[in-house]
Amino acid sequence: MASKSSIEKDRSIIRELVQDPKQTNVALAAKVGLSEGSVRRRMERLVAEGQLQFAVIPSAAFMGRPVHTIFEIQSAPGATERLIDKLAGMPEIAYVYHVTGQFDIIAVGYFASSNAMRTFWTERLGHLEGVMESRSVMVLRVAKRAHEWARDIAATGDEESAWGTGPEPGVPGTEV
Amino acid sequence: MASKSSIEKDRSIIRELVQDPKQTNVALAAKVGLSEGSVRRRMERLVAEGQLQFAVIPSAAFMGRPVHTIFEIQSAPGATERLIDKLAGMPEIAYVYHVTGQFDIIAVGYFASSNAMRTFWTERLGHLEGVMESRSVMVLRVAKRAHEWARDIAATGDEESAWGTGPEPGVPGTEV
DNA sequence: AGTGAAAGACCCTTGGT
DNA sequence: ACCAAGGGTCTTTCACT
Repeated sequence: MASKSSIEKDRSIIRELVQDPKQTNVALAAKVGLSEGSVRRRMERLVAEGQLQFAVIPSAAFMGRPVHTIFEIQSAPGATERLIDKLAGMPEIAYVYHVTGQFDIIAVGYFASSNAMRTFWTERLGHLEGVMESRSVMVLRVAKRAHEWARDIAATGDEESAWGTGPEPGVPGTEV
Repeated sequence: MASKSSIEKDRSIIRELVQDPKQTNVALAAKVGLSEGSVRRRMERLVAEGQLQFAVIPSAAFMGRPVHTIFEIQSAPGATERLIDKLAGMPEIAYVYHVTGQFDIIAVGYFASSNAMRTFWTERLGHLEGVMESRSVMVLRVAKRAHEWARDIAATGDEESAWGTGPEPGVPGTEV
């Protein structure tokens, strides 16, 4: 195989790291075929650029917030950005998406109890400036999360043809 | 202050780790007031139990998947579980939520192009057994993510009162 | 059970060349 | 890229509560 491009080196570092975030730089360097110093400098750059983040994911239930809810929100025209930033600043809210469609915002929250969720929804979310309508749905189960998905990327990442790097990818042949 | 309960020791370890996932065990031990050995034993247990996960979060765009879409899916009665598991097995899909309400499933996906998204939606998702109706919304911006939210937990975690009145969950169960 | 403490081997990180 | 020094990890062991 021809030597990897710089971005492909970065990506293989990320792919290996996703498989085992706690592995040492030397182990990583051996796997991707670079020196330890190169790997370290690339990692530092990727983290600085925000392409890569190290994180610890706690169980929300273990941290005392077992109630998991998704809110769909219609915002008043012109109020969406400020509303999104307000939601993002709330410690009950884990995700805030700005989306197209009937609703403008989808937000995901964790609460200590269903009563705490109700209080948040009726007394805090409902009173935020710019909220026109909101719906809540309870999350019953989470079957997959982003950091688990990252391992899929690692597994399928080398077969670029399956995904297409370009604008016109072929039909993905992945089967369950 | 009285000595912490065992679960509070676990939680303070998690809170510190969330602030800096790459800190050393000795630094962590100093912060939470335990020995290095204790901290490591607790961390190993928490990871084994699934209460804590170390992860690397790559930028989806950097990995070649800049198109971010949320699907809402109505499933045929009795087909939901199998459908969720199928979706969770697909490498395009990062999140799968089983939820209450009009739609049964909310899934989040990343794609190499809007055309790849269209192909997935019309040719793969639409043909899955049990899918009755589906909507897609494009994600324009993500203002907050779960691992960023985890830092809120760390900041507010000690003041339980700030979170309201819910019954303090004793044993958080084994599910992740 | 769980913790603190200590010693030693090993390896990694770090900073300098 | 190489190297050396300092430091962290991990294991084992033991006494303590």
